[in-house]
Amino acid sequence: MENDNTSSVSVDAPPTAYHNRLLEALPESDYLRLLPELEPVTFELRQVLFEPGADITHVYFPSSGMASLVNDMKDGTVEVGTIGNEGMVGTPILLHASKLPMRAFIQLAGEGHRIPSEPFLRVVRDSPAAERLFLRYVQTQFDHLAQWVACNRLHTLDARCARWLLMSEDRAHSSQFLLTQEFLSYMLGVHRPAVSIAASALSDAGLIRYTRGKVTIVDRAGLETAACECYGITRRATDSLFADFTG
Amino acid sequence: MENDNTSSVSVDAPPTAYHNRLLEALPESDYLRLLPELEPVTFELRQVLFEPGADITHVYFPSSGMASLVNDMKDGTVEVGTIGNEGMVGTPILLHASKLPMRAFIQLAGEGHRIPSEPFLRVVRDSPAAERLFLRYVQTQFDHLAQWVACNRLHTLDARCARWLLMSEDRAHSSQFLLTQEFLSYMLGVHRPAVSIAASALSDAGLIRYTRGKVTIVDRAGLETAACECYGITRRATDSLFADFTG
DNA sequence: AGTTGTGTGTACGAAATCGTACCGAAGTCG
DNA sequence: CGACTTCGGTACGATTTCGTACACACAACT
Repeated sequence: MENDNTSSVSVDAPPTAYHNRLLEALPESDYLRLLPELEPVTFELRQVLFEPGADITHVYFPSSGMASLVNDMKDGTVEVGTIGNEGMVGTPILLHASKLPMRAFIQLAGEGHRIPSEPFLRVVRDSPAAERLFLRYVQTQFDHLAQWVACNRLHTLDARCARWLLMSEDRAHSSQFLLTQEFLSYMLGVHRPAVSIAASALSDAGLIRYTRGKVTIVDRAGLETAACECYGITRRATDSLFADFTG
Repeated sequence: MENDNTSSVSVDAPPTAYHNRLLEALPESDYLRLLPELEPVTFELRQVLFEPGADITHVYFPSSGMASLVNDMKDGTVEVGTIGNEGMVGTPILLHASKLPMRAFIQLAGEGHRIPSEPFLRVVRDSPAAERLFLRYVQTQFDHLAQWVACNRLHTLDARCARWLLMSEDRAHSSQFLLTQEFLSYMLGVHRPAVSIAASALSDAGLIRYTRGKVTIVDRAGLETAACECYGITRRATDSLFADFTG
């Protein structure tokens, strides 16, 4: 498990110049205040940002890659949130909670920035515009979560699997990314063989290719058709968040 | 079968003097500012507070009874949140969103208060203590939602059914309340006959009685054992929220 | 008393997923 | 090169839930 097998499997290098959309949407004055505190970080595959119940010492703003929030329970682990360059890790501090109740870790390697919680909160509390932006983001996360609740109840594994791959593609900024089926099975809250079958179906349909931890999206439009409505709903919600904060 | 009912369809009248715990936890000065704006309301069974996408003109604080937030999707309806006297309906306005993306309606009749959004927000924005309380409540709701996501994926219908009945009992302040199995099936996101089977199992085990829309919790401890861990987790989270705001 | 509507129990084949086991293919390392 | 590890495909009986249909119980109303 400690073996870093990423070295020899070639994948398109993540494009360099991606920005975090939340930071981008900030008023320039607020961004300038945060700038000196922002520390560049790289996100390694499977790196843990927070254990469940950990103090939120920093908040993280990915520019590329993807973090997952997962709920560890007695009978399994289920993903409850994904964060890419459209979001941040550590939202509870915006709501005056100092701890993250879930595990946060990196699903797709990438890079970004982090900032200690105190200076971050200082800027947020001083700037109504910044606070507004971040709280609206929290509401978006809330809506996504509500979507997941229904999705996990109503939709088939195939559809949820397609949805997850689409979300990953968006955040990877690439049609090719690294992801073992075993990990995917944790995220979807099902057993590994079930993912294998679902992935085979998508592969047979010519929508993806899947080889030893390397996923390639072949037919994105087809995959969107195979996915449940939840993908479109959450995607549009995120886009409209940023539309509201442009200009 | 068992015709030992105490009377006909009469259910214990909801006790009168229950308060909303959020309002109770407010600093007195804030409560006094809200007081003149608080309008007493009664919640009728199945009354709709908000349609999906509706403007949040008022926020609601139940003193008794229970409201549900549900997500209507193409292939069914699933409950994504429950609000009793420990909470409020209309949290998105705290996060600068003016609309509620879900349907909110009354599951258990009761009463409470409402207040127009503007004066409510004015008090919240003026009082850091009030804002802190309400935002912490939003975080609690967020955590509950994350729990539901995993619960819907991992736990059996029997366990989820038991959990739901326990949550309802808490909010009904009574071991007896009105609830048809058909409604319960919507809430749990399953078909009605499945609820019938699950309810029979709980009934056969001597944990509840269920007659024509009238549920009676017979063995609360046993029901807690039958329920998944999610009940205890969310229950404790709510209690600790209020523990933090006492004194 | 009969009718109607609502709420509930039950049945049963179909589908999805579980739980587990085993095998093969690809890459890693000694 | 050969042993080992990781990853993925497949199989199959067990279990859960679906989807649908039907019958019964109770209450309200004619």
